[in-house]
Amino acid sequence: MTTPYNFDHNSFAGDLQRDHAAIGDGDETGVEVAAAGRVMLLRTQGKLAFATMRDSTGEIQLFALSSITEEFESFSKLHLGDWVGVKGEVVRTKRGELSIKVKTWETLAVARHNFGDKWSGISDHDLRYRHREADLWANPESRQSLSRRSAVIRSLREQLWAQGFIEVETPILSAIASGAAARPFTTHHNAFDFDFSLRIAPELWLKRLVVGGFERIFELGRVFRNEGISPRHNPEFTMIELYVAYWDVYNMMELTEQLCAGAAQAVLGTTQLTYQDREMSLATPWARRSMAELTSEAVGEEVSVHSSRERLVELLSQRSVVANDSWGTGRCLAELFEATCEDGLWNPTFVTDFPLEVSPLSRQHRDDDLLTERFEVYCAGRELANGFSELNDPDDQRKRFEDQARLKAAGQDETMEIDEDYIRALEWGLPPTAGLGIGVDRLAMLIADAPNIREIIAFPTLKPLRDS
RNA sequence: GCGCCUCUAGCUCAAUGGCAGAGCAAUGGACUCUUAAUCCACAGGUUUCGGGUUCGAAUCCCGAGGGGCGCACCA
Repeated sequence: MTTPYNFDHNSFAGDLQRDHAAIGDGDETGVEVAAAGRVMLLRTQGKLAFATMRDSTGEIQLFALSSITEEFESFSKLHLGDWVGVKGEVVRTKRGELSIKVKTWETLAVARHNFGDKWSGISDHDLRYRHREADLWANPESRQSLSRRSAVIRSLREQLWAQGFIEVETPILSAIASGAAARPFTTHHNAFDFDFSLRIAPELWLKRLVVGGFERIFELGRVFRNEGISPRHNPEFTMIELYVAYWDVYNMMELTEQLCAGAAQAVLGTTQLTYQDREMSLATPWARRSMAELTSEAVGEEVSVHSSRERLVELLSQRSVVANDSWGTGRCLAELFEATCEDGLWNPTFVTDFPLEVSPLSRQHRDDDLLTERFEVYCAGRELANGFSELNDPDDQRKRFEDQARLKAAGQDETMEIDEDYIRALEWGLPPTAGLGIGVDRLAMLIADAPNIREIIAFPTLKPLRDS
């Protein structure tokens, strides 16, 4: 069967519904339109047929009559899921449904498979993710989730553009995977006969652009981490990182909450959300609590990076966390925080004053040698964002990398490698700078009320099917 | 990677060791205002796969595969 190469189309379902909302039952408008979409429901009635057609903007009924519609017999034998282009007059039926009274029509493509149960859609997760194209037609909430993701990304870009940021792109193929503590994927470049890593963060490249004179930059893109998959983790995920010259972490906290609240406002029209049946407020300002303060409250005694290591190790072991010999008080405090506080933080909270030991790219805190000017945002029990005053002293940065190398030697897997190119870049002078990274998928999850990260990724990473 | 749960018709689901079923979709038909149309008829199965126990297995056991959740890793 030969189908057309194009269809001369001038109307969308959503626009027609809006423009002709006022006409009465049984009225005819005299307006001739051409529209296209998929047949989602079909009700034949002898010499009449009613089809519900859906396009990207909504649904409209097609009203076919044997006395008016060409090829009426074929029309009444359309399959659910077939794409059609129709031309006819906009009318409202006697029973009150806005319709296109079809004069001519053509099949644009046929559907060999159906789109699931008319009531229930498709609920099998495997089928939904492996054949998202079917899921999107069967389940309106899937379309809404991906639309909201798109709207979140649009809002982030527009807010940053409005504040003078420019968008840049940096390499995904990296000789050294750095900028975060995570295991990379590797791939082989044939001409160089070299194994590249896929980036785990764009951080170091972006700061080199600040050294190069770009004062407000951001990158929105995919990063790759060779780690476990969970309802909150996909091996490739989308991060937005941004850097502002002359700012410190406190300036950046304000921008962080503005961006996220702004995205919610733009997409939902409010910063008061319901996430998984529970109220959540993204309204600014967000709570700011130091890691030591939150952890002290949780364990019922004063703890900090200045506590005795013995005591921190003891508190950890009470919570079934076995401290590695290589952990100092900073790592111990961070672990204790994760064990006691992380899950309980529901509304977005800036957790500030991260230990220097776990923050190899952050600038030392101006009031405490063992801390950095770094925060992470926790929300719904998960990390949402990470930001800090950037470490811009090349000598200090070298020392931090060397500390990381020592930890690696002591058996810690997820540590950063020494990046000589980056240290050399810092030697040209990085101004005081603040940086931020936001997990875009996780922000989209909140705004789309998605329980699983796979819901807001069009094609999440799936296990390839193998013969059993 | 580990643990628990799960997998039945194209889709959504029944069948609680005793004949494998329904609704929708599909197929054939009736019907000039339907709305998940309705009505009649027809068809659809290696119960994910491979073993085992049993007179008898969708059901119980073992193994494999896919998925969900939790843990670990991490954002």
